[in-house]
Parts: sequence; C-alpha cells; structure tokens
Amino acid sequence: MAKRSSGTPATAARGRRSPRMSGDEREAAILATTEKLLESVPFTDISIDDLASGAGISRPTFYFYFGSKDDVLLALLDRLVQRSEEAIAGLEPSEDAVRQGWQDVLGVYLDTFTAQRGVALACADARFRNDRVREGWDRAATLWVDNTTAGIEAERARGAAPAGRPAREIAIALNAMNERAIYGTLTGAEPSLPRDAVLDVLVDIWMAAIYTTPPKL
Amino acid sequence: MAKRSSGTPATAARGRRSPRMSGDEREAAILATTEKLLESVPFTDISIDDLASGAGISRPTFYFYFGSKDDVLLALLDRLVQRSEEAIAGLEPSEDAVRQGWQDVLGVYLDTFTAQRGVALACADARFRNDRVREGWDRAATLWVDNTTAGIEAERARGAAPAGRPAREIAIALNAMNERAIYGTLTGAEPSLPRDAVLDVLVDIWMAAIYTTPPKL
DNA sequence: TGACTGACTCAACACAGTGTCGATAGCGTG
DNA sequence: CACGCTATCGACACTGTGTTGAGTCAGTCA
Repeated sequence: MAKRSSGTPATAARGRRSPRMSGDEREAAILATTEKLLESVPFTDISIDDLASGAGISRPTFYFYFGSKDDVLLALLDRLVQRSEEAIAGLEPSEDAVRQGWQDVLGVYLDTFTAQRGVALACADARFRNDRVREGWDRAATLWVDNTTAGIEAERARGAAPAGRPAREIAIALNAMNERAIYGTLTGAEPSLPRDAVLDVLVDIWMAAIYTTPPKL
Repeated sequence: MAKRSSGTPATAARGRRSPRMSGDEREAAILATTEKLLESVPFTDISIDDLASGAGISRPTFYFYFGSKDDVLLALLDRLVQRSEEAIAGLEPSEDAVRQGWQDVLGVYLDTFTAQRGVALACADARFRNDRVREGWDRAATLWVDNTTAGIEAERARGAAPAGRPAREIAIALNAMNERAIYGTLTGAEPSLPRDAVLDVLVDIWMAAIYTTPPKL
C-alpha cells in the first residue's frame, strides 16, 4: 500500500487539478485542522476521527498520511522549531543597549510560543509520553540555550560580564526559567507571572545572573 | 453500593483480623503498587489492570476504592504536597550564612522531588490533562513561592537585599527555574544541568537575583 | 439462631478509541 | 486499453475504561 513516509513533506506537486484534493492538500488540511482544534481543545481530547473528518476524509485514510496522532503533532512541532531557528537567526547583538538586546531575545521567545500557543502546550504535554516529541522539544530548547551561551560568552570576552560558572550552565538555568514561567503565564494557573510583567521580571533576572557576581554572604 | 468516597483515607479500623485484606490494606496496597510501578514505568503505560492485579484484586474491585487511575495519582500527590509542607516547616532562616540558608531551601526542594521521582514525574505529566492534578501541583508550587517571597521580603526588611520588583514576582520566576531545571536533571534529557552542579548554579542565580540590583546597561 | 446489613468482590457487558486489511476507484503512462 | 500508483473507505480486531448486577462473607441484633 506504499504508505506515505511519515514526516516527509510529501512528494512534489503532482501537476493538474483533480476533482478531489491532492495528497499534499489533504496533508495540509489535516495539519490545519489540528492546529485549529488545538486552540480550544487539549490534544488528549482530540480523536483521530476529529482530525479525519475535519480534513474531509475517513479515519483509515488519515493513516495514509500520518502514522498516528502524535505524528501530526510532530510535524507541527517541526514548524515550531523552524520558526525558533528563523527567529534566532533574525536577532542581532548590540554592544550598547545591552538590556534591550536581551529583552529582544526573550521577546522573540515569548512571541514564538504565544503565536503557537496551542501547539506549544500540546507538545509540552506530549513530550512526557512520546520520546520523539521530547527529542524535538529538546532540540528547540538546545537552540535557545546555544544562542544564550554564545551571547554570555561574547559579553565575557569583551569584558562586559564577569567570569563565573560555565556560561552554558547559566544559559540552561535561565532558559529553564523562561520555559516554565512562560508556560505558566500562557495557562494562567497560579502561581504565575502576569502577562504584562513576565518579560520585565525575566530580563531583570537574566541581567543579574549574567552581569553581576553572586555576592558571598 | 456505597462506594468509598475517593480521597477519604477510608473508615477507621474495622476491628478483627479477617482472612482477606481489610479495605484500608487494599487501599494501601493499590497506592504502594502504583508507587512501585512508577519507578520504572511511565504513568501512561500503567493500566488499571496492572494496579488491580498488583494489589491482588480484580479491575471492578479497583473501582470500589478509587474512581479512576488519576484518583490514585491524586492521593499520591497529596502525600507529595504534605511532604513539601513538612520540609518547608522544618527550615529555619539564618542571618549569617545566608547563601547556605538558601541552598538548604533548594536542597530540600531537590530532595523532596528526587525521593518521589516517579510520582513527581507522573504528576508533572498528568497536570496537563487533569485539572485536579494541576490544582494539587499548583498548590505545592504556591507553597514554595510563598516561602520564597517571605524570605526575600525578610531580607529586604533587614536591609540585606535591595528593593526592586515585587518579591513575589521574583519568587515565582526563581521557582519556575528550579522546577524546570530539576525536572530536566531528573530525566537527563538535553539540555540539562548535571546532577552535581544543579544546586550550585541555581543558588548562584538566586543570590544574584535577590541580593543584587540588575545593572542598567 | 437466623434474618439483616453493609463492606467487599467479580464475571460479564457496553463503549470509545486505535490501528489494520482487503477491496476498490480514478488517474497518468507506456 | 491495461497496468500501476495514489488515494479512499467499510468492516474488523484489539485494547483499555468504566458500569451493572449478582453475589459472598463477617459481624449484629432481635
């Protein structure tokens, strides 16, 4: 039955309009349906039937395009990671307005996840039970950590930030803070940072952690 | 059929030895089985059958004691929260050895979750789909945040820490960092802090965030 | 002592969701 | 036109959840 290889972005355009949707359109329709449903329904509560009928196909046909519900999420996660990459690439460091520079980084992080709220929340959930989702999620996290590490090292190199614990360790901790704090803000469950203050608090702590030496007390 | 009210720690001892286990023992057996299984198997992969047969009863009988698999987790979470409360209560602030004081707090946090690794991980997962688990989890988080907030305010009051953003906001962000970073360390997925360095990194950042003023750059 | 009660137990069922198989329909190409 | 490939679905098997209804068994009380 030559199942479509899951994950592959489908074969190239097959020319010609056909009365029924082309395979690529179907695939896109499934993805779109999932994304839309995720805005209001938790991933767990969405059945494959929902996705199939939302895309105008039967359940068995769904399996022609994706191997499982999680595979759809994985495809969506790939996009999320891709957007993270693009967002990071679009950032440029400045030596004056240092605080603003970091605030831009955190802002982009926040925006990326806010824009993809449903998908991000679903992945944050799914990574606990699906190793491939976890890998994807961790890959994205690593992207941000690498970027932060490089940033801290650059600041240290030009003497703007004091030496201290390995830059990477600090980067990991700070990004962990962001991830969890932003998740909290996105869901609003207590205790959480109010939406209009998240960035300020987080940047404050980033500045303190990167540019000051922890006092010996 | 007078189902046992879920959550209630069962009726008082019903006197007399009986050939089969008493209700309380059954309930304890289910809890113990769950805890044990969670050490090696993710919660999602455990079926009610596993819990029932592990406790020496049939599946329908399981429902006599708990309303669902999640209810069992909830009971386990209650214990976790309780231990958090006890751990926090056992902490005493010192005005000298300030760093050591905070390190003790984080150490207790880390220990509590390490000791209950399986349960903690299962709850971290389940809170995404079960509101009651989320509430319990958030209640525990609030405990730590309240404690941290009070600690920061005390330090500010005695002039040891500078004024700045609301203490509670900083406390939320710092505890978010701990939760996520410790989760990462517990699972070991990249990027994560090595087990022997977590505490040092986290305490460093706590110190910087609480005792220094973020530089204006 | 024998009917009664309430705790406790389970076989059998109903149901929801997942994943598979085999048959088939339509299109493009040789 | 017939062959092969893409695409589609009806029907089925399986797994896990939760419910029902019919019990058992130990204490209790008249």
